[in-house]
Parts: sequence; structure tokens; C-alpha cells
Amino acid sequence: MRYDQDQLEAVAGLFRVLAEPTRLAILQQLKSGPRSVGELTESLDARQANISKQLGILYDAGLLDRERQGTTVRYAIREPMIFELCELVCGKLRRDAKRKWATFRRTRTR
Amino acid sequence: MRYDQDQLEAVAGLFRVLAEPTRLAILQQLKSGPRSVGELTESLDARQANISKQLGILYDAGLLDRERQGTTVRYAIREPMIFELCELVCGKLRRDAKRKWATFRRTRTR
DNA sequence: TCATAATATTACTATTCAGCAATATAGTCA
DNA sequence: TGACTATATTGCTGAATAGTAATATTATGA
Repeated sequence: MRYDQDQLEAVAGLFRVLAEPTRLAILQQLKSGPRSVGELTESLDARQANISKQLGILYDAGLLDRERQGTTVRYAIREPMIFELCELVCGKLRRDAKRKWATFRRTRTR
Repeated sequence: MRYDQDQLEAVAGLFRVLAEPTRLAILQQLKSGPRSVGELTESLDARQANISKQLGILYDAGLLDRERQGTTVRYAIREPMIFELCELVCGKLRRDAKRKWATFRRTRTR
């Protein structure tokens, strides 16, 4: 697969959406099931304005579904693919950590 | 899998490295094989300083290998996993595009 | 050692954006 | 309608960073 400039921009844009701990934390919460803005605000110990804003960004990126229920709004994962992404990244981080640890042991033990 | 704050930061950090079109373009070039800074600078029509800087960021993130050969330096992919990441993202973008197109057709044809 | 070539670094500017407080909007119920 | 609740938006500030020109570093060969 070969990407032109616009496609690279689009791919980079989606990675950028995932490049923020707060948004990842939201996604992690939603992995267990749909949540309202208020529930997320409480469980993440954050400001409502910020959670709402970050949810908007995730929604605009097409990663979440949104549904009004009376005066509350519930968000849910639309793209389970994001968890595969996170798993791949975590696998790499684990490999890095293991490598670093092995190096440390080598330099300490002889 | 459950992530704490530090892990979320680490994952976000790696996504941030991939969240730049120039760096993705570099990775794309390297997919065909190792390249020197000069070769990348030419094929990407960019400034040498910038390519060198972005290569440094990719290297520091543990995504690239580096090898000096005389006065030139060749970089190579160290983590083929990144291409899986890009493929997942592209799959999503294709789905989005298809969905948008289908909606367009629905609203036009009746 | 000197000249040259390839790469890296530095110092800077412009842009982007997370988080915030304040405020606006939308839905519910009396 | 008005009071109340939940969510969204606006305007702002501080921090991060892509790209740049200029310069420094490193290696080669005469």
C-alpha cells in the first residue's frame, strides 16, 4: 500500500486523536460499556468541560457513537479497532522494557 | 488489559510520534529498505535539518535502527509493527469513506 | 593538517491544542 | 413558563513542537 500526501495527513490525524492520555483514558472506560459525560467526568476526576471537549474530538474522528437519553448523553465505542492499535503499541512498549531490563542486568552482573 | 496513568502517557507518546505526516512519509520510504539522510531528504523534497530531526525522533522512540557508514548514516525500520498500525487506521478510513459515499448516494437517488 | 561532504544541533518563529472558568444550550418536570 | 440538571461552547493561557537558517560535528581523503 502506497499513500499520497492527503492520505498521510488523514492517517496522522487519527494517530493524533489517540495521542492524548485523557482521550485514551476515556476510551479505556468506554471499553467496559457506554458512559455518560457525567460518569466519565467523575471516574476520571476531570472537569466536565474538558471531558465533553475530548469526547467531541473522539466523536468527530468517528471513533465513538453518541446517543441522547433525556438530558444526559451516552457515548460508546464505535471502532473496536482502536483497542487492537493500543495492544500493538503496548506490545512494543513491553518489548522495550524487557530489552532495557536485560541490558541493565547484563551491565550489573559482570 | 488495564492501564495506569504512566502507561497511558507512554502509549499516547508513541501515537504522537506517528501523528505527523512527515514522519509517516519517512517510514513509508524506509519500508522499501534502509535509506540515508540524504536520500530521504531528496526523495521527500524536504530540508536536511528537518529530516534529520524527524529521524532522531523516530529513532528515540525505538522505531528505527541507525548505522554509520563512513560519513553517511543509514536508517532502517526496527519495528515492522508500525505498518500493522497504519493498515488498521487505513482500514478504518476506507470504511468511513465508503459510508460517506453510501450516504451521499442514498440522499441523491430518492 | 586542510578541504570537503554528510549529518546533527541550536535558536528561533508560528501554529496547535489541552485544560480552564464562565456561559450558553437543551431537555425535564413542576 | 420557570427552575433545575446535564452537556456543549467560547475565549483564553501556557506548553509543546514542526519547520527553518545558521552553525557545529564527524568522517574521509589529499
